[in-house]
Amino acid sequence: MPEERPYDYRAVERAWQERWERDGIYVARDDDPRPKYYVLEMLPYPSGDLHVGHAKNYTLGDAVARIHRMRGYNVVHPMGWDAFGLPAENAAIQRGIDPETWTLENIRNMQRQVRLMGTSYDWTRELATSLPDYYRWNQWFFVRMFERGLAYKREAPVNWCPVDRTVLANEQVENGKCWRCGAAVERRNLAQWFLKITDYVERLLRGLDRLDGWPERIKTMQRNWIGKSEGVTFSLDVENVEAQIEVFTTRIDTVFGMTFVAVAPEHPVVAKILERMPKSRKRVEEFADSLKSKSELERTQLMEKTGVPTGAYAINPLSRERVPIWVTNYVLAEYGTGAVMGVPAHDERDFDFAKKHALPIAQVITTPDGTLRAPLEAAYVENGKLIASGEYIGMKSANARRAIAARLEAMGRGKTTVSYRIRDWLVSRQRYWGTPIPMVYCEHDGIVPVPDEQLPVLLPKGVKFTGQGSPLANDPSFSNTTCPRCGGAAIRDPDTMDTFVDSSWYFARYLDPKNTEKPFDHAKASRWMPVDQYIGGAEHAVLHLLYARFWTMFMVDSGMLSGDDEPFTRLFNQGLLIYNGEKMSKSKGNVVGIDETVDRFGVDAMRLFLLKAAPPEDTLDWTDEGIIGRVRFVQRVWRAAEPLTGVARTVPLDRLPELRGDAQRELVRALHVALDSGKSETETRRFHYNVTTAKLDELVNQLTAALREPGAADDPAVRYAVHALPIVLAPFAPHLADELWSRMGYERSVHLERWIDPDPAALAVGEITLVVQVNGKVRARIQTPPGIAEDDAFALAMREPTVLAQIDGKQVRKRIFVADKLLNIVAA
RNA sequence: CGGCGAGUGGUGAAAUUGGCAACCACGCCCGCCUCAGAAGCGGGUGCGCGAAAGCGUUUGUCGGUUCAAGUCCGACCUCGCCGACCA
Repeated sequence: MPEERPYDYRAVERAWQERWERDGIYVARDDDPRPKYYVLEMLPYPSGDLHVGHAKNYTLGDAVARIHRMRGYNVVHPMGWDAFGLPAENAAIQRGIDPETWTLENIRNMQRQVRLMGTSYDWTRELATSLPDYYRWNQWFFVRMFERGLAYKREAPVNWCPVDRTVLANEQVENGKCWRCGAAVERRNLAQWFLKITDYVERLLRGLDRLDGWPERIKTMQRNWIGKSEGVTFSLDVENVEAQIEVFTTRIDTVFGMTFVAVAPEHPVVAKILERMPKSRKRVEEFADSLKSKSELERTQLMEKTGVPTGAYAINPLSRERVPIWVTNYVLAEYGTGAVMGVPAHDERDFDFAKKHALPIAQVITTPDGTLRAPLEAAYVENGKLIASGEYIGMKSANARRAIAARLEAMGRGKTTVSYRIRDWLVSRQRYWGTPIPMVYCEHDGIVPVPDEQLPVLLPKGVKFTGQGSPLANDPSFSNTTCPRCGGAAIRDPDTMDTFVDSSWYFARYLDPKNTEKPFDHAKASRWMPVDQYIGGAEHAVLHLLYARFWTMFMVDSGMLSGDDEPFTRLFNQGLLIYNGEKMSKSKGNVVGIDETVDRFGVDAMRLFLLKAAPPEDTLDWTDEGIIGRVRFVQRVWRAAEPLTGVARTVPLDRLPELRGDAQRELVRALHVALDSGKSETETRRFHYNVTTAKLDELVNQLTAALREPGAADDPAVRYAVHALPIVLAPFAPHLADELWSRMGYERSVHLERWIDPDPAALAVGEITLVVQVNGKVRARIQTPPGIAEDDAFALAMREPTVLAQIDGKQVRKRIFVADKLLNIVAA
């Protein structure tokens, strides 16, 4: 028995991390002729400490990066920090810590922890978005967008979060609540900066059709968010009032069923009506005021549909009927035209509203068979056949839509239009810890961008955080400046940019992170872009992933970048990591830290567990028991392979070894099965390394069994398997792999070796198990060499007692033979 | 309310095109080794009947297609995620 030398993961793992860093083996070169592969995990916010939930994400990305490197790609795998944001500023308000200090300390700690996980990042490309080196280019981009009319300032009703004390983009309001703190969002009219993402809607939609490597779910969410709908906009005259109301509808075929018109309280026509209808003024204004005091959440989610009549009537241009105009709470001023035709019979909302206010319900669509007739129990919203619709009676909905649209157009009253739900991206934030908006306001010249040579506009240091008002607006040394155009007194924009600006182009900055002349060099970025594999959670489906697509289109349009205007060719959504039934997070207090986990079990064991426990897209339950199995695996590999490291190299890897018997064949086969699994899980982009690690278990089980045989150390198959073991382990247990490899006498890291291509000869099996079924049920298994003929198989099957017992007294009606798999005998 | 996804042993899970359900691991049981075992090695483990051979049965429920269904089709149930007054 050889002396027990347990594997000291603590010492080994640390030593290899230091050596990889010293040798720079993960540094990607721009001039490397091999095909490029850009793999990226969404950049983290430096919140303080990493936990094993982060490790799940980075371990997968790292395995993908490592296996691609070994399969002959020039891999770039960078890491950085999404360093601006509210938590830093809240720490400043609550604990008096400077946001920059807080952030940089967190980054330092997390850098250490990311290295501790043995990840193969190219640290020469590291960036932090809160550094002036980075955010000056946010400002530069902003000015470029301003020049092209894509950044503009306007007063508009915006979402205001009273807790975070800032405005929010529409994308950052979830169910009427702030995406970050959950507070009910309020409506305010404020002058704010917007980026004109709506100019790109059609491209953002069309681009999705090409993104075959994206989950369908994410694409659907983006399509729904963009919310394209095609319909008709037409105008109605208002009786006795010098005004028209424009309404947008996707169901112009139901226009004869209009029994009222509903408008938002903010709609301009309301004021005009009230001039002529003074009796309604009190009622309408009280109603509007009652809505104003409500948050957006209450107004849209919790309140039932209600409204008041304005006293005015609109004329249906087709039926010439007069219908009352109501001010309601359920029509949104910001969508469509802020007014809708009320068709209770064929729209659920209108139906509810009509029921509540006793408005007539006029059915104009029936089922294709014509059986559906009033009174309706509920709105009939399907397409169907028109009734009670003048000359259009009997038409199908789709045809009627075309005919009525054409008629309205001929009357000069309407046209087909396309409406989108997406709004321009509101980027101003009334907070300190972000990129200052590089604009100044001059009495003489108005809004003036800061010239490029004066960028960056630096965040002032030593600012006081009171939690009241914008820190930049309160700081005269920041606010007061001179106009770049006339030299007169001017004030700076007091706001900072949404931090989603930072993450909208960082993937391009990684490709030229030290550039001081421009955001990045055209050739360098174009060489590596787009990202081949992007990895991250699904929570950014309509935030970061939409903004980054928009930004990339802008970069391509402005000539900064060549090639695809989609930044991420493939997107992989990692599943959550759950602990004690909840998502692991600091705020929930259910965090399993990286430091303690690595210390207790070792990095390789942790990585192997995170990969093995479930497919990467699945939710993973963290348990301490599961990882014990991987600790055992690491030790088992060590005990099996380490004693043979001195002799393993005597059997080369560039061809199969001589195989003396079935046991040898099975061992070599297990190795090639594992190689094959790693290859195919990577090529199919399933990344189900949980399967590949199971094959590694089988390989090591085979090896352990082989080593029990006398003379195993001299067996070429055993030596070959041990020699190849570090290669197949490398992407998953990189430290263990390199330690074994170096003990075999190699100077160069195993991570610079080529993955061995699985050999069909090694994968072939000596004997197959032919399943014999009678009437679809397994009755026997026959061991036979592959390629057995049907008749021979049948003859063998008819010698099996268990088969004969089933056929006894019956006639064989049919035989189904699947070569090398199965013989099904149908008997009756 | 709508969209999408998922339901397989005690647990995490596996299963090219429909072709042996449950690889691998955790847990549990038995044995070996041991002063000792939260170490290591070996064996067993879906459920039911049986000493065994074997027989029956099993992928949320019900039905269908097929020689053959976890996989395809239809209806339903449950859970999860996401979106929800968008005209």
